Amino acid sequence: MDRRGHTSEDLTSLIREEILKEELRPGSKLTEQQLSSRFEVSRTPVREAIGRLEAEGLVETIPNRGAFVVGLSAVDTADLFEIRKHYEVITARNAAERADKVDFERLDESMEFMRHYTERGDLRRMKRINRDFHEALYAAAKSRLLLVSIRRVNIYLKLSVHTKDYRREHLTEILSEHERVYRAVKKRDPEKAAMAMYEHIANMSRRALKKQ
Amino acid sequence: MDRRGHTSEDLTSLIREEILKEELRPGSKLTEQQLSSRFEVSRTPVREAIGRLEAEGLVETIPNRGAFVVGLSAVDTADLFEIRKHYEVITARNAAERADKVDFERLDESMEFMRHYTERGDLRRMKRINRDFHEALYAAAKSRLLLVSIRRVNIYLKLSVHTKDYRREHLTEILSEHERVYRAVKKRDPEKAAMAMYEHIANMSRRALKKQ
DNA sequence: GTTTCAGCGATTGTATACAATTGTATCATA
DNA sequence: TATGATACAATTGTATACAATCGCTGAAAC
Repeated sequence: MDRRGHTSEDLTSLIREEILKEELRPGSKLTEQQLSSRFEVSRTPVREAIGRLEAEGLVETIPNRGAFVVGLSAVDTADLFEIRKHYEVITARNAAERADKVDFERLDESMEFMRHYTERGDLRRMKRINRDFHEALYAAAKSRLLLVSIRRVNIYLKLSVHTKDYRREHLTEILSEHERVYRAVKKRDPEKAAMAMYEHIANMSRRALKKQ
Repeated sequence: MDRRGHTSEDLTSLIREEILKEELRPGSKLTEQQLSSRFEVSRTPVREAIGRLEAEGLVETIPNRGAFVVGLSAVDTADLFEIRKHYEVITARNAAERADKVDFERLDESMEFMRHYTERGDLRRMKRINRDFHEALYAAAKSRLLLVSIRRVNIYLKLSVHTKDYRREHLTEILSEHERVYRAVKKRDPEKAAMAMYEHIANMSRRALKKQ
């Protein structure tokens, strides 16, 4: 294999993915030696990977006992949705205040693609563009710490809930909600942007929960 | 010295504190060997500490180059206040929904002390009781993930900004705000609790900024 | 039969040794 | 003198060795 100094980083991604896919079940123990022999590396990068995952909140370590895959209760998941909602709202508000030329270009582009894919009913690409749009907002908000937190929450949600939040019949609805956020940011109206985002996220939750 | 297995954890706190107090300036490089000799430990726990701080967003590492202090900008601090406000609001809402008998007893006790110290004008003890009250709310909210985040934010704020947020002339005001939150939680009125907390935090900011 | 505690195995935590990478300084050459 | 290549020093990344800790087992005492 061709590992050039990135072992630790790669390992983090690998283990994270296994946790997200529930191949490593919540509650199960992460033994350093097991992982190191499985991935054919020493314990050192394994420890670093586990450390990162712990900071991300995907695993929990008990001193001198080991690391355990963290499981989320229903309450935890509900909290996460709530937390993310507020993160997104703050982000939208800050984006409206702080977006610069580059951010606007990125947002413009995202919206262009989104309109296009909505028209074509391309669900898969819409999902990706949706992420791009929100990422563009995060960037525009220029809140470094918020970014770290929101990324973590998104990881948690990806881990805990398997939503079919995108349905074809909702595409135009979603588009128009995004448009509203977009226009508010563009007009540099922080409160309007915050409000629009609040409603968008609330609607997303409603749509996700509609029929499971 | 008496270091029993907690070296890495302690190191993280020590370095974090130095960064937040700007004893380690933003942009400066964190050399592993320097830190390890300064704290008289090996490079291993130093690396783990740096890894954690990187995950927190306080340092940034460039592969094969090293770790650099990022620190908190003015914008970061403003964001932290905003983030904390929302954390406290969510906490209050959840506390109103989820508090059990033990939580109520703890809240009752906090409020009792608070009334007492307000009457006596004991600033120092009020500050401590204030923390207790909020901690009791965190516990009542039963949001594990929120707790982790809010603790971190509080540490950041405590170490990075030096506010004189408590003045004697504000004590009764603060007390009555707390009473409102308390009563809403006690009545299990989540929205009222959230609202009361929102105003309380907003007022705290206003008071803190009043005359610096 | 139950309880307690000592010893052992397994695992984590830390230190050190080694490999790989990067940046710099030196020297040769155009 | 400027430029580029190469050797070297410094530093990070990884592996391994050693120490400390925890939980379990099993035997002895009651």
